Amino acid sequence: MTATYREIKADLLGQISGGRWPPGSLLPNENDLAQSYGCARATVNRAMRELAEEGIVERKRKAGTRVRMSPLREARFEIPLVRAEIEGRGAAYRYALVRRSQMSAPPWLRARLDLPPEAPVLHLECVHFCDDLPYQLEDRWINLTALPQAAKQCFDIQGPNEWLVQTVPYSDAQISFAAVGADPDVALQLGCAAGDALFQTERSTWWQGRAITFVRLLFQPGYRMSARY
Amino acid sequence: MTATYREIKADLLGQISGGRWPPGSLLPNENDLAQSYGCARATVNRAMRELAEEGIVERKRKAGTRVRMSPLREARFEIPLVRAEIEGRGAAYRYALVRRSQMSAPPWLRARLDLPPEAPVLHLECVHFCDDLPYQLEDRWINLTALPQAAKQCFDIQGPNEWLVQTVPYSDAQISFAAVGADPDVALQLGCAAGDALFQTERSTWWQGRAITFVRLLFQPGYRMSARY
DNA sequence: CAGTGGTCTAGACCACCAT
DNA sequence: TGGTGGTCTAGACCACTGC
Repeated sequence: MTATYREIKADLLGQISGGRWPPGSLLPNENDLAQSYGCARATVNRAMRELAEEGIVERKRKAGTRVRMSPLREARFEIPLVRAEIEGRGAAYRYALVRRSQMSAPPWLRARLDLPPEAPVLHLECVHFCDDLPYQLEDRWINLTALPQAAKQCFDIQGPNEWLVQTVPYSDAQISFAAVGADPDVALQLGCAAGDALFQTERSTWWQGRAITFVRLLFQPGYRMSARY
Repeated sequence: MTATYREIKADLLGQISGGRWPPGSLLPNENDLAQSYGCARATVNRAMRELAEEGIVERKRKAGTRVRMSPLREARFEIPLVRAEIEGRGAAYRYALVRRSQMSAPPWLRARLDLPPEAPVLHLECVHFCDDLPYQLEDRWINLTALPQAAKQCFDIQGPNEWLVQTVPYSDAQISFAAVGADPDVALQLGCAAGDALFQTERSTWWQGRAITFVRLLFQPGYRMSARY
């Protein structure tokens, strides 16, 4: 007869999706639910807190717990390392550095990363191969003021992505996805036709309030990113 | 000196990103941490559980809590209703139904949704406008065996998305993003050039183990989807 | 087997905020 | 201002799993 928080959560979710509490309606309070499930209030609290984190219900002190009107649901995507993504499929991974240069940050990058004028940055262009076919282009910019060690790194063998992960393990990031047409230079490097639709992700990374790096990734035509939610 | 779980979580995260516990290393166990923070074990447990949910650490019974080697991090994207997305920007939203037909599910759809042969489906093609410019094309397929009510719905005024949200509020879904080139028909409807790179999302939705609907959304050129993580 | 995290309890105090 | 959720406690038992 002991109800676990998982059981309570599943039961509540079943009753919500079954229509017992329609969107916008009020659920009983924690004390009443605890009594009817025959458990402690903390157990009900955990079940309802998780439903709230998942966007199913909305909780307010004094106002109680309501089923959300518009299902503000979110999808979660894993952001894998390219190497892991490719090797995880049983394919061979290869990495190549195409160009490397050090310069002052161009204006568009200064705006993105909130850098001062003349900020020194390292620019890297890399290709990641899957079974010897170009899979992903990496256009990487590293803020040398925040990460001066990067200037000494050669990046011939290890890609900047993996190096950064080791060096600055846990940081904040902003990411965006878009579709772009392949320009002739990109098409040549990816082995596709100019104008092909490519999946692009851009990511800015910050650590302790300072911009670390910006990267633009272009995937081979046909790439998909998927998730359950 | 009462430490809250938020403070403990922030402190642990700070020490991890500061390098005190490098990737792969073992954190103290819950009892020791509780003692050093001067709080109950449940408080430490919640802090570390949330760090685990966020992909920062990895926990195993008996083995303890370790900082993750590869930062298996995930991005969260909100999946808004088109109407909310457009009106949220202060633009005018308009919806139009372009085509509506009832038929047996074509083979590719049967495969996607695991439908039996001859399964009746409703096919809807819609356009969502933002300030009278085409913003999103919706190519919607509804399984009439699971949702016979849909056959009686006219969908002239209310789009299928909003109707479905009201009718089947909480369901499982699989979603994927890709970049595709606009074919001539799509280009005409979106008011762009044929071949333009378009952001596409596809979603299959299930409820209680049965396929409900499949939808393919095409966005106007230049659309971006973004998130923090 | 023994150590670790996973969960539950019964009670308490508090912050918030709709009425 | 009273009802609601948010959090913490001290203790307990259990499940898993590396040794």
